[in-house]
Amino acid sequence: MRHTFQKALIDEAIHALNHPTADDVYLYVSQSHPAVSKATIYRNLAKLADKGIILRIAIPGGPDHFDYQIHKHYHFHCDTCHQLFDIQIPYNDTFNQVNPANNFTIKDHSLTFSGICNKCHPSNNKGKKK
Amino acid sequence: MRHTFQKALIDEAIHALNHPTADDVYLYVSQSHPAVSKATIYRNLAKLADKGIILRIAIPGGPDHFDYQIHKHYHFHCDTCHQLFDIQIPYNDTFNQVNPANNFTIKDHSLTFSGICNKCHPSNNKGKKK
DNA sequence: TTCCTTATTGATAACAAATATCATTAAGGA
DNA sequence: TCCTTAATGATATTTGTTATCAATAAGGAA
Repeated sequence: MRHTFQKALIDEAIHALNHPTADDVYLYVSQSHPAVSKATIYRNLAKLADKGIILRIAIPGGPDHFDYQIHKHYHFHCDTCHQLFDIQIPYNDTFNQVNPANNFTIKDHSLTFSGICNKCHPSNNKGKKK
Repeated sequence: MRHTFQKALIDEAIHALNHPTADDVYLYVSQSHPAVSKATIYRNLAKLADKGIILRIAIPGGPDHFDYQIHKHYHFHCDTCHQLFDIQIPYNDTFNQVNPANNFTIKDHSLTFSGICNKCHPSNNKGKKK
């Protein structure tokens, strides 16, 4: 894998942002370097994830997010702002050994929590509308 | 909600098929009634799911599946044939009360297992290639 | 340093899943 | 039977993502 200027920018973005989507990374990189193509963002994120350098987090019903934290952990997805946050509960390895009546070969599992995050919670709108 | 011919066909399809996607339903309905539009399939599945008559199952990195079984349960997603199967482990309601350091209001969670299903497993290709 | 191979890039097209639009059709109650 | 309006079919649009392809630039060899 060749080292390029664009890769460095993308790497910087993933570290600066909180579980960004490809579009989040694009917006971030665009601010300083508008010439970088969206295709380059998608391409590099995909390649980095394939090589295990970053983690691709597929969210049910939404765009994928990326994380420089590659150890497996769970996330909370805010239904309002669509941001992803780490959830501090231990990764359940025994899930991958679940073998019910059926003869499935379970290789992985995806567990994502959803709801309203701290910032988006109504009680946090300290007298805005009123 | 008005009763239509198309709705009946879609209902029939969801019961005949195993956790079908919208496209699966379309293919099934098309066989007997090719004039039914794909838009009608999507529209009715969405409406039925909104009303809680069927269950929409969002799979990370793939199209939504639908189920006439509306009680919450977990699924196994085959990486090869992309079919969905029920997993017979109890639904974990305590997950929805997880409240870590952060002040999230957790409303739901999504847990999906993935791997290779019975049919797609190599050991099941009984001397095909050889 | 210069050359050369080829991975990478930018622009764009293509794709897949799903929803939106809109004129036409048909439920089904009055 | 009429009439209102939800539902339909066809199509366009949107979103997220990957594929294509000519032009560019890494970075090792000479």
